[in-house]
Order: sequence, then C-alpha cells, then structure tokens
Amino acid sequence: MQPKRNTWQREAVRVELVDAPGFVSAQELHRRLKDGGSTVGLATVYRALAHLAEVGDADSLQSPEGETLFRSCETTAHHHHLVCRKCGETRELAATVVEEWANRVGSKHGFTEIGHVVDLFGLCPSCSAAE
Amino acid sequence: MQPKRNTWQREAVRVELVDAPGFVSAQELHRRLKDGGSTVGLATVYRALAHLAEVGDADSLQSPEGETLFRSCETTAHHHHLVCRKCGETRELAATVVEEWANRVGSKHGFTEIGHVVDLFGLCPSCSAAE
DNA sequence: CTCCTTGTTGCGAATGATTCTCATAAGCGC
DNA sequence: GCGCTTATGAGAATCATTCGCAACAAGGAG
Ligand SMILES: [Zn+2]
Ligand SMILES: [Zn+2]
Ligand SMILES: [Zn+2]
Ligand SMILES: [Zn+2]
Repeated sequence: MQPKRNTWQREAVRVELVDAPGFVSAQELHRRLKDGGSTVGLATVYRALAHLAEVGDADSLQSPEGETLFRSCETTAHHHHLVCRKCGETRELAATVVEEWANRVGSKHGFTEIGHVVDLFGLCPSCSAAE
Repeated sequence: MQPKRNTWQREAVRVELVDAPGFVSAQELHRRLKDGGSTVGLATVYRALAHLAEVGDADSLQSPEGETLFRSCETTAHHHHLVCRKCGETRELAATVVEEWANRVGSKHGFTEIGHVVDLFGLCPSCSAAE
C-alpha cells in the first residue's frame, strides 16, 4: 500500500537512490545513508524502496547472487536495462521487439498473466577499453 | 569442483530433477525425495544441483521471488524458458529475435561481452483454468 | 498553536534460503 | 578386504528480507 504521510526518511532514501551510480541493494543503500550521517533504519529503507518500486519511481532486478537491486530510473514507462558488470554503468532500453515476442510466445503456449525478466549485461565502452 | 566419486545420492537427485515437471527449487526437490522415501540430506541436494548446473546438465534461474530454481533441460544448446509461476510447468524456447536484439542493442551502446537474462513467467493453461 | 488520530519508524526477533563445519560413512583403486 | 580420501548429513552459521509492536510524529481539526 502507498504511504499517506511524508517523512524525511522516505525522502532521504529517494535522494540517496538517485545519487547512487547504478543499481544498489537495500543493504548498501542503508550503509550509504548511515555513512552519510543519516539514522534511517534498515527496515525503513526496505519499505521505502518497496514503495518507490511499487509506484514505478524505482526499478528492481535480482543480482546473480540473489540480492534485489534497485535503481532510480529516468522514465516511469516500462523498459529494460543494459548494465556494465564491471562498473555498474547502466543504459535504459526500450524493447518493443521483446515485449511483442513475449506476448506472442506466451499466448501461443496458452499461458496467461505473462511477465518477463529481460536484462543485458556486458562491459561498457570504458571498461572494455581498460581490458 | 566436479565430484570424483559416484554416489546414489547424486544419482537420486539427477533422476528426481528429470522427473520433476519444470523448474524446482533445491528445497522442493529435497522434499520430493524425502516424500519418495529417500534419505538424501538437504545440503547434498544443494551440492548435487550445483554440480549438475556446473556441467551444464541442469539450467538454473532465479524466480521473481528470489529463489534459485533448477531444471534438467532437453537440449544443452542456448535457450530460454516460459515458466508457470504456480506449478513450475516449463516450455523451452528458441529466441532468435531476442538473441539478435541483445547483440544489436549491446553493440549500439558500445558494450562488449554481452550476456543476457531472458525469462518469461506466467500461468500455464491448467493453472489458469484453476483460477 | 495544541491536541488527537493514525500512519510510520526502528529495533530486535523471526523467517527462509543457502552455506559451512566436521565427525562419520562409503567410493574405488589395489 | 584395506586404506586413503572424498562425499554425506545434521545442525550451526550466515544473510537478506520480513514481522511484531511499542514509541513517535505528520497533519488535520478545533
Ligand atoms: Zn563499465
Ligand atoms: Zn519488457
Ligand atoms: Zn501451472
Ligand atoms: Zn538467449
């Protein structure tokens, strides 16, 4: 459920998320806040991120290690990501082709309520160069 | 590291995985084995699945809820999945469109060593009906 | 501005998946 | 069979995430 009151905690989390370079875990965001002198509780960070994600102000994905990572995105429209597995640099992608493919394949198999997970990982230009 | 000895436990896990309808979690596979009268330990199930995945005899992915799911696939060739988020029923998919899109978009952004995670989740025909 | 009503917070406990420890059991080459 | 290792199993340990609940504070009413 969406929050009904405004608190500095929730605002702090949003700001910290925007400032973060790429995708961050709740744990790391909490650490960053604490390091910055904030006293927001860990549970609150989780709750705030959940809210942001719910409204579409944040995107989330699962790291290969199983952690849930969040990111403040440019657009609230549905999109996907191309993430540098080295430095975290992220590009937002429109993937009409994939959306269509997903729906087509889904219904072809008689599945309903199709959802999809589509993420690209690679080395960004600078990290590629630094190889 | 790959195991150097053959044990009935590892074999039991492999068989149970093949018999499973679709993707299963280590926990559930262990439950199934126990229900079937096997005494394999949970830790062993995790180890066995890790080995199978390492050799490529099993595919793994993370459910939206963050659990790691395994499955014994028909082909060892690269492919994707359409999974029922209710019963685990799975269809293997060839996705040339996606492969091409991934590479195209990746290089357009100057990224190299592009890898991708593409999975579809939904409700299979029978689970849809049971709604 | 002050007082209430309630949504929120924060802490620690609870949960759940996965991993680790290590004593014991059991492959397998001889 | 014998012995050397490796694999197993039971439970402890680890980690991310969620809960429970008393104390707190945002915001509206007066
Ligand atoms: Zn990079
Ligand atoms: Zn999409
Ligand atoms: Zn189903
Ligand atoms: Zn692919």
